[in-house]
Amino acid sequence: MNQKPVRVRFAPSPTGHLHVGGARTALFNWLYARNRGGKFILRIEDTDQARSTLESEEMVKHDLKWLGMDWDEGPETGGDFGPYRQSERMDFYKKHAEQLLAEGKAYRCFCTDAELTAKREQAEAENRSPHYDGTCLRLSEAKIQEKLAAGVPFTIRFKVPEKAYTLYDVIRGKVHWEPGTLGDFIILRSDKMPVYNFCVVIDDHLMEISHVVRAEEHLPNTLRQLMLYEAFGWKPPKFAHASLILGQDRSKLSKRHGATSVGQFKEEGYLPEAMVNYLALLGWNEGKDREEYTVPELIKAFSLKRINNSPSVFDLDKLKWLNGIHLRKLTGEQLAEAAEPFLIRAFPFLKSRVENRDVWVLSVLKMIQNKVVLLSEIENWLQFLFHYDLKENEEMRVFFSEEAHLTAGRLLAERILSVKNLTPENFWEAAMSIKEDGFKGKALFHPLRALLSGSLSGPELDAMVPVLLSGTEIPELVSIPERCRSFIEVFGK
RNA sequence: GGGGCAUUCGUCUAGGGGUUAGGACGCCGGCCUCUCACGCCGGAAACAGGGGUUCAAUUCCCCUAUGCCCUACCA
Repeated sequence: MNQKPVRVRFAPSPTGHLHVGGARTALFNWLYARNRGGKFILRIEDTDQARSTLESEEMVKHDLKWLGMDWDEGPETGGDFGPYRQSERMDFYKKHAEQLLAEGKAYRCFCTDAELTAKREQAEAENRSPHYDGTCLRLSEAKIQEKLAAGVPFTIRFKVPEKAYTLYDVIRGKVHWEPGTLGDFIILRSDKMPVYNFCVVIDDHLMEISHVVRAEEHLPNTLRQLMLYEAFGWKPPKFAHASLILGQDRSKLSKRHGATSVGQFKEEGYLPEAMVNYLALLGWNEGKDREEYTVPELIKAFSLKRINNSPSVFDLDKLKWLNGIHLRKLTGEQLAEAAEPFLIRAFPFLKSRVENRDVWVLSVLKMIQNKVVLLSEIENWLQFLFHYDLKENEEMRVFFSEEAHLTAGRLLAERILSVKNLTPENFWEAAMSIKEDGFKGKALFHPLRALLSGSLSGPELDAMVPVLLSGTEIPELVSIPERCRSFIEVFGK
């Protein structure tokens, strides 16, 4: 069988940031294109002039790139089927609307907004379907010419055929509609701007889109589109409707559910590879007990048929878990790159060291790599390196109020201070010497940890000591001797 | 109101006429351990309800319930 080349598209309306729902739709399309060696096309659906902005388009593109998706055709990128912004394709829509008008498959409607609203409300009050009543379909040619001459604004309505339609959706199987489920709908607004359900058909056909992969909210719209394809005598693409992403309350995910834009997740320190992994798993699975995927692994494993058809709740806990998984897999260099903006924001004085991938910075990151879940947590984990204030520290006050802890702390501070040039070797020698005073195990290590970091929890001492000792050329770093002196000052006698 | 889609642990899901209904997140317990994590081991936890069909339904069909989406001169 001669397979048509796979051409899929992501068609966002540029009215804000890229939403996780949109990101997942884009991802499914992109993964499919890459899996099948097809083309991924970015098309901007900006026919809603009131809400669309170029800034939004840029944000969407930026977020797509951050997630690692690239497109083969699109605005700026170009391609053989452009332009790729609907606002630049008006001639196509106008021409095709006129064609339908000429063929008697559409008609002018002179009804005003107010009239339509009144009709709809009355229909609803009488428990009838609020479909357009066809008033203007019955207008005589003379009447039409009269209104045209008088300059009465009009829309163009599609005359819906009285027949049943069946869609064979790749994901949901057979979807059937009986005649009469739809009223004549508008394809061209009175300001001559086309409407979504119309442009999407024209564009998908002209751009030779092979598969329309989108969210379930468009499933009912597909009926209109099927009618339009038929009216033009075009073969429709294959459709695949993935179900919606829901919030914790099981309604469609939106801003009121908290962070929902891709940009917010980036800000909070999520990794793009974790986002992609999580999003792919939300509504798709390979049919294996497997959760962890890299992007190439996803491309290899992906198929439309294994997208499932029931809605899924966005689970932040699982996303976080995956973020930790991907974070721990990073090499030192990769971790430094991902952490860079977070590190610089928290500790501006480290800027050049971070940018130059300084060995000390790398060792600091290595020290906390398996403790961090979100990059934004790095700040808290490293705070202790540059701050050491026992006076204000309730936790330390309580800890050292215990006699044994206090004694150990004092001894440790004194022994460590007595060493001239501290190295990891003589540091440990000095610290361990208090074993002779009867301290060992927890009784030794807890006071030591408290003395060194000013906290009862943190990185392993084995990792912390070399970091504290090797960073001495950084003025902001509180050195071990300074820590010991402060300790004696506060808890000394 | 009409139409469409959906319903397996709290959540993401596997499975699909005969299974101890599997995995993952989260939760609980344990191990490791100087702490917190990581890692490892173990535990509690699900087929919405009712009718059919069948020797046998969680799985197929119908109904009900529930949820979501669409029903715009939004996309």
